[in-house]
Parts: sequence; structure tokens; C-alpha cells
Amino acid sequence: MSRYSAAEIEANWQKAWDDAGIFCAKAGGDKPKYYVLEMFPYPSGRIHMGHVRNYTMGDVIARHKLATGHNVLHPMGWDAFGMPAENAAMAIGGHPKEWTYGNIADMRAQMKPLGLSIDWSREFATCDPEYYGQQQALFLDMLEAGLVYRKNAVVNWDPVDMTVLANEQVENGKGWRSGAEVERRELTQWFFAISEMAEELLSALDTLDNWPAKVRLMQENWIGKSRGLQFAFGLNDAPEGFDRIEVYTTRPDTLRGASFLAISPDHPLAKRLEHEDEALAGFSAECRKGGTTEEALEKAEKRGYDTGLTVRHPFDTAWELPVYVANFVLMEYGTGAVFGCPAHDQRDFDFAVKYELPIIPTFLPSEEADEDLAEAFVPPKTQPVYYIRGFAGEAHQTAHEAIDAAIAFCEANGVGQGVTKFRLRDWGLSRQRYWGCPIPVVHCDTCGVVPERKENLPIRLPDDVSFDVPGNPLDRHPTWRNVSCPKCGAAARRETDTMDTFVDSSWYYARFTAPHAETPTDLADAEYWMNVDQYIGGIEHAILHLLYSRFFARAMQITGHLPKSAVEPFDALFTQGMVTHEIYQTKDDRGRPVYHLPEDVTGGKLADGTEVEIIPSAKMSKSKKNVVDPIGIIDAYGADTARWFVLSDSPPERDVEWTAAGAEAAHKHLARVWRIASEIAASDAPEAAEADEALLREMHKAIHDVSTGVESFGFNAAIARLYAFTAALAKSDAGSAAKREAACTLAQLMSPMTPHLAEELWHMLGGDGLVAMAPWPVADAAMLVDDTITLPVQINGKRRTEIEVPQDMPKDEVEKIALATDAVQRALEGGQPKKVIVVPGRIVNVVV
RNA sequence: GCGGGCGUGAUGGAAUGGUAGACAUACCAGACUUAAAAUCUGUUGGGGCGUGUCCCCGUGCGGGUUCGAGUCCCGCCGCCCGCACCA
Repeated sequence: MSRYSAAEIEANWQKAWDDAGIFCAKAGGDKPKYYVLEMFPYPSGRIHMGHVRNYTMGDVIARHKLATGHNVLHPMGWDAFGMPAENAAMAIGGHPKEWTYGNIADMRAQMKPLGLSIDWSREFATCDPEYYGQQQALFLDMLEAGLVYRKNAVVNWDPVDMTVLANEQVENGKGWRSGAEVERRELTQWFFAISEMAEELLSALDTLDNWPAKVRLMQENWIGKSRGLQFAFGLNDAPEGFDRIEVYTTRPDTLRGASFLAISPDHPLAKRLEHEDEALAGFSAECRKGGTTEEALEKAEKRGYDTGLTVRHPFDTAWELPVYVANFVLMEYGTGAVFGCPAHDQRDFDFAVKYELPIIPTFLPSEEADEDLAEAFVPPKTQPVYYIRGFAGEAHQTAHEAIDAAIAFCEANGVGQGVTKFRLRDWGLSRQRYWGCPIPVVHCDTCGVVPERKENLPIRLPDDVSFDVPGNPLDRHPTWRNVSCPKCGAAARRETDTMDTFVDSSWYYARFTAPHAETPTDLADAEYWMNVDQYIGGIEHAILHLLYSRFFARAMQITGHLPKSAVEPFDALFTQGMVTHEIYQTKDDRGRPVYHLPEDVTGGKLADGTEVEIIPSAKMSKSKKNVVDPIGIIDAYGADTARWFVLSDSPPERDVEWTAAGAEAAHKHLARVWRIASEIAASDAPEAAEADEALLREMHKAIHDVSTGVESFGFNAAIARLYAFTAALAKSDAGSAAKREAACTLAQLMSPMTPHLAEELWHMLGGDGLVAMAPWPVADAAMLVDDTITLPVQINGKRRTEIEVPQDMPKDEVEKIALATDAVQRALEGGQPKKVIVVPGRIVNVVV
């Protein structure tokens, strides 16, 4: 071979790794274990650059850990249930199962050429009956433990996908997948009791030191803990059973400014009143119709319906407040009833103005401030305000202090009690879909809901289904649902709902530790491999997947499927950025945008010479046609080039822009490294003491910086160092022995990023065995510091000159030399310096 | 509205409070070549003259702390992300 040929090299070395079986993980042994996992892909059929970046990062970690003497687990699988398979079946015919397994085969074939250090023997798809059968077993155990239950609830119904969605899957009132406006329906559904663990899921966030603060914060906000007062208003002329209206408030300090009570149209009292009040029924119906999108809510007028009823203020039974049914009160949060304090909430203020209700301030910005407010006075959180109707007498207090005082006052006077509430709702898992894990229960007319017997698992999805009509094919299957009751043997019906696909991905990491176990997990294997030491994936899973997984890890502990040590599933989390690309656009004759693929654009022009408009980089998407296919890049340059490029340039947590020029440059560099190494392999230059020493120093600095970079997700910085080391090696006058040593080290340092080229270099230079298994080089601390160093000399904090001094020269001597320099002498003008700061090895600063 | 993050050359970006712009891209110049490609070498934040191991300015804007601030603090401006009729 006379030049770098990725195609030849990569296939060979992949085979060599396979033959040696070096990525096959076995529990046990003396080495410390290391479990690195990237979020497994949905088998859409094609890998994209985002996958390449994600899996390359994981691979760098995995290979580095392998080389540093760890027993590494690095598995891969498929998040294979879900809507797209059914949509494909509806659109192009065929069966979701065939579509999915076909896609998995295609994607596996596209992924293999990347040369990832994956233990493919552990591969599974969540749609394998062996996997979802164990998930059903897990479900039954959770059912027994009271972690899953059934209830009648108002749910989010996606009219396009014709299924229920979890709260987490509704974004701005629209289905996360279909984008359709979500409707409210009342259905009997299965729920995971995640809200029972709210406090634990919240407080344990503090232990996740190696998670991005942003993700922890997002989860904290999602769990939404609040402290407030729950109390009741007494209702005058109450219908039976409604003499007390429960209210929850986080601002009990404003209770003396209350001027009305507002209840949700879905509040039991409102529903009761509807029967006798037609106008109210009409009002409520209209409220329910309104959309829940951000825009709709923004525009929607805050409206109320005066029920004519009144409540008594808890502090003064003679003080009566009107009761409204209002369109802005949610039944889902708190108690479905709120008191309005117009003085300190703009919405309540507007409401009060509209319905001519009193505006009573409880506090003011200062003692001098006017009590007549032109708008609501919302106090700053941390600054004290002047309470005129407070609970600690008239006082300057922060809202925080006042709230505590109010709760204490109310509790002491028997008006309600302080309570903690969470925003987190239970996770509805029922989906009215075919391509998901069947919920293993049976409905019996006499026994009710009966869990399946474990020996009947897996409850397999039937193959003979059709998708010619919308809805759930399981529901209309002629025989599948007809079963006998596991308890009494009478004719019964199988549950036709399947599980939310987020269930599948909530425990797969645990299954990887023993993918063929006859139970969901094997405790010994789980004990050995868990927790995942490093998890890598997109920030888009910050809430849903990661919160559900944290819940499942706990649930699996309770049901005995994970050891006590595995409370949190993921010890460290890294969220990587996206791969973006410029968008190329022209306009058609009606002025509508037409997008063009990057490969069709050269120098800003199409093949026919038409200029394209270049729109700034954005996430690669089919609709904008700014997609670069990894397969094309691997064919043209090889996997190592693609891997090198996605790691260079941008820090891994940020987006990286894919450019043709950048990919080409990456390839040029790899070719250069190959050339330099082959020259070194062929040369027999004599030793050159000084140059040899200089090169070895460079080498040890590179070892240090690359090791640090790889360990701290500073891949771009590690690569920058490798560029510099390569340049130093190319320029060096060292003898061939020293050069060979340096080149071998270069191969080792490059091996996590460009494993195939690294093996080739290693082999070419006479390295022993596989570089993948060679012990990672260790930097010699003595070689990291030069004997003489260049110290910058500042005058009044500005760099003016520099001095060469021995590395270990005492401070006072360094100071003398610095003061003797021309620049300092000039600045001193014969006088004495006011102060001299010498930071050893860093800098000298002379203050004149 | 609430919460968080970011702002550095033409571009992506580097910089434990210690030489701002590493490394790469792009551009320009040179070597090799009949020529191009490939390869190699060099220059490139702005300005000034006195062309120097020179001086001034420079990390969104304004202030502060410090011997020293891209980095820490306060206040603005801009962009991005998350949450949101949450009581």
C-alpha cells in the first residue's frame, strides 16, 4: 500500500477485532468494571450523523477505558416499538414487525462499518418477545407491589394517533409525535405511581454530581415541589355535600386581600350547579372547548360566571366573597379552586376590574406607597415589602418570611394546614396501539381485572392484523382477545391496550447486564455491572426518558430486580449536541422555497449554474434537505474520517456544523499521519540526543493532554493536541528510535478516535498485538515540565516582555532577572517598583 | 411571566483569575510542477509611526473587585433553551 486507503484498512481491522473477541464483555475478574451506554436508537432504517456523533463519543470512552485496564460493557440495542412502524404499515402496507426487523438489519449493517467497540452478543430489540415478555413480568411484579394501578381519569387524547398520551408527551397542548391538538377524554387507564416517589426523585437529584446541572434543574422544575396552605372556605346556601370548598395556595400571606373564589368548570360543585343552571352549563361547555395551546391560552379572555353563591372568609365569617366558575382554573392542579387576590396578581387584578370586585392590598412597596393600585403589585421574591395586612403585625418582610408566618398563623387558628404539593402526575402508560408491549391482564366479568399467570408470558402480539381502518387492531382482532380468566376459568377478555414505548426504554440498560436471563434481570450480573458509569444521549430526553428510568430503577429495586446499590441508573450523564448543516434554498416560480441536498450544491451553485440562498446551519432534517448521509462519507473517506470530524471543532455538548471542507480536512490529516508514520517505519536515522529529548517531552505532554481531554469530554481539545503533536513529530530531527516511539504513542492516543488507522500505524511500526488492547500510555510528570521556561513579565498587568529562567529558580532570583530587563527598567525610570508579584512557573507582574 | 445558558478574529472554537485568539477552516503569499491537483513552507484581531524584543486599542455594553478579569460581582442589551392559565 502506497497511500492511506481507509477502505482496505477498516474492513481488515474490524475483522481482527471480531476474531479476537475483544469487545465481548464478561462479568467478573480483577479489573474494575465500566459500563458505558449511549441511548439506543429507534430503528428508522437509516443511521444519521447524530448517531455517528453519539456512538463515536461513547466509543472513545469505551476504548479508552479498555486501554486503561477496565472490564468494559458497551452494548447496543433497538428501541423498536412505536408509531412509525404502524404508520408505515398504513401508508405502504406490510407488517410493522417486518418493517421494524428489516430496518434493524439495515441499520446494523450501516453501523458496523463505524468500527464501534460494541458487544454485539448482547444485542436485543424491545419488540423481541424475549424482551417484552420480561417487561410483562416486571409489570406484574410492579402491579403486586402497588406501583401500577388502574383509574378512571381525564386523559390527553391524540385524535391523529388515536391514543392516549402522558402529560410529559403533551407539548404546548399538542401531541409530541403527531403535533395534533390534544383533546380531553375520560377513560379507564393504567398508571405508574411515579408521583408517590416525587420527593425521592427530587431529593436524589442532589446526588447526581456527574449530570449536567441543566438536566437536574429541568427535572426539578418538572417535579415542581411547592409549599403552601390548604384550607377551606365555608359555602353559604350550599348544595348538600358542598359546605366546604377546599383551596390550595402558595401565597397564604395574601389571604387578607382575597376578594373572590374561582372554581374550575370541572370542579364537582360546578358540575352539580350545571344541572340547575343552564347558562352555567353553556359557559362550562364553552370553556372545555377552548384549545390548550399557548396561543389559545394567551388570547383567551379570562372569564368568569357568577354562581350567585358566596363563601365565608375563614378569618371573618361575616366577610362574604362571591363564587365564580372561571375558565382559567385547572381541575388537575391543587384542588380545582383558587381564591383571587387582585392586588397582587395581574390576572386576578384584571378579573376584579372586569367584574367590579374589591382590590385589597396586603402589602405595599413601602410605608409611603398609595393603597390604590393601578395594576397588581407583584413583590420581588427576595426583597422585603411593607405588610399592612400581614400575619406578624405591620412589618417589612420578604414574601418568604410572610408565607411562613401566614401558615403558622393559620395552623394555630385552625384554618387549614401547611402542605407540600408536586406538579408531577402519575404516568399514564396505556396506549390504544398495536405495536407495543401488551399489558398482561385479563378482564373477567366475575373476577374483574386479573393479572396473567407468569407461566403464560410472553403474551405475544398476534401477527394477523390489518391496518386498513384507524384505531387499535388488537381491539378488533376476532380471536386474540378471547381468553379464559386465569382465576376462575370463565370466558374473559384480554386487555387490548399496549404499553407506552417509554416503558421499554426505562429498563433496557438493566437488561443489557444479562440479556438472555429467564427473569427481567439476573441479580448477580446486575450487581456486577450496574450502575451505568457513563450514559450519553440527547438533551431532548432530559425529562421523559431520564425521569422514567430513574423511577424504574427504584421500582426494580422494590420488586427485587435490581440490587440495593443501583438506586440511580446512570451515575454520569453527558448530553451531546446535534450535528447541523447549512440549508440550500431556491424559490420556485410561485416564490415557494425549494431545498437542495448538499451533494447537489457546489460553490453555492446547482449543477445548472443557479445560485442557491444559504440559510444558516440547523439540525439536519429531511424536510430541509440539509442531510449528509454517513454512509456516503464512509464510502468516500472511511469511518475514521467521519469519527475524527464529528469529534473535532466543537465541544461535544454543543452543536457541530458538518461542512464538506471540514470532512475533507479531517481526511487529509489522517492521510498525513499515515504518510508520516510510514516514513518513520522505513527510516533508520541515528540517535540525536537533544532532538530525541525534545520529541519525548512533546510526546509526554500529548499523553497528558489527550488523556485529560478524553476523560473530561474535551474531545475537541484532545484532537487539537494531537494535531500539534503530529506537527512536532513531522518536524522533529530526532533519531528513528525516538520517532518510532513517538509515532507508536501517537497511534495509541489516536486509537479511541480513529481505531482502524491507529491499528494500521501500530502494526506498521512493529507494535505488539492490537493497539486496542495495548496499555494506555502514562505521562511522565518529570517530562511535562521543561528545564527552562519562558515567563511573561507584566508591567501593571500588561505583558511587556518575557524572560527565560530555569524551571525551579527561586522567586527572588526570578524577580531580580525580571527587574533587570530593559522594558522594566524603562518603565521604572530609575525609581523603585511599588510591588512585584511572582507566580512560580506562571508570570511576573511589576507594579510601578 | 418563571427558571437556566450563552455572547471571543472572516468561520468553528482554545484559554485551573496569570502571555487572549491554541488547534482547525477560509483567505493570501511562496516552494515543487509545462500546468493543475496533491504535498510542503510562511502570513493573517484592529490601528499607529519611530519598522522595534516599539506603542495604542481589543473577548456584547456600562460599572466594580484584584498586582492582574474573556473568566469573579452588580446593572443593562442581544440571542438560545426549558417550563408555564401551576393558584
